Amino acid sequence: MSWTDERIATLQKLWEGGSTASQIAEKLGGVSRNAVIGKAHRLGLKSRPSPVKANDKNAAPKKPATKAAPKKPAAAAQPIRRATPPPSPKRPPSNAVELAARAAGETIPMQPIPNKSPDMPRIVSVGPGGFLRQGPGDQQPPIPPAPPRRLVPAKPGPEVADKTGLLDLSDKVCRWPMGHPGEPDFHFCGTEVNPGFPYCVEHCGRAFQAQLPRGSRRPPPPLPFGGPRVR
DNA sequence: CCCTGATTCGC
DNA sequence: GCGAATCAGG
Repeated sequence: MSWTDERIATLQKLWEGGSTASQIAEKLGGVSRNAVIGKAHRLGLKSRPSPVKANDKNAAPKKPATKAAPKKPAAAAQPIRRATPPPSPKRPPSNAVELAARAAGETIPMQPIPNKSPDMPRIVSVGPGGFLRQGPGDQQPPIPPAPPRRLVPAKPGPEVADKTGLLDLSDKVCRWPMGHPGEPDFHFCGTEVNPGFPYCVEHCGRAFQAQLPRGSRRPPPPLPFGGPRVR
């Protein structure tokens, strides 16, 4: 069997999908497990959680002198014909951290998406509740990879113990956010609601504006992205 | 023993 | 480029 484009594509998909080399070889048929691994290496898509390479914390092997010297009967007396000395970090960067986290079932708390270019000032306005409004140039943020993770409800910290949290919201309390989502003391107003509105009287004043009669309306504000936050 | 991926090296 | 042989860890 030869490596047609189709078979290579299948190999890549299965390999990156987490299938073992044996499974891939069986699915492809006509090739051995070693063939799959060898091809995967040649394609450059190696580096997956390997039982061999798993630990790196041990820098003191028991037998440092005679270590990785694969004995080949025909090449026993042959000198090593290595073009480059041993220190060859040809292993590409791996997603070992993420894989390890996934394998351990670790729960990683959600974090607000950081600004990817902090050195370059960007025009950003902040809406009520603290979310960042997007500018025209921000329409295509790199989609954060969402690895499958087990999500566990976060424990509210003591600083929000007596405040109105997300689960405390109802039709009767003001849903006006206080602080920024993701901050430890983020909560909601919680005051008795202005009947018919989702906010209390005070925050209704911030959320809604009276409709002015025609002709006396103000010209629309020229602020491009919503303007500064008003609190 | 089984499994895994990594690596080497003759072909 | 291919893959069997081999290594090394789980």
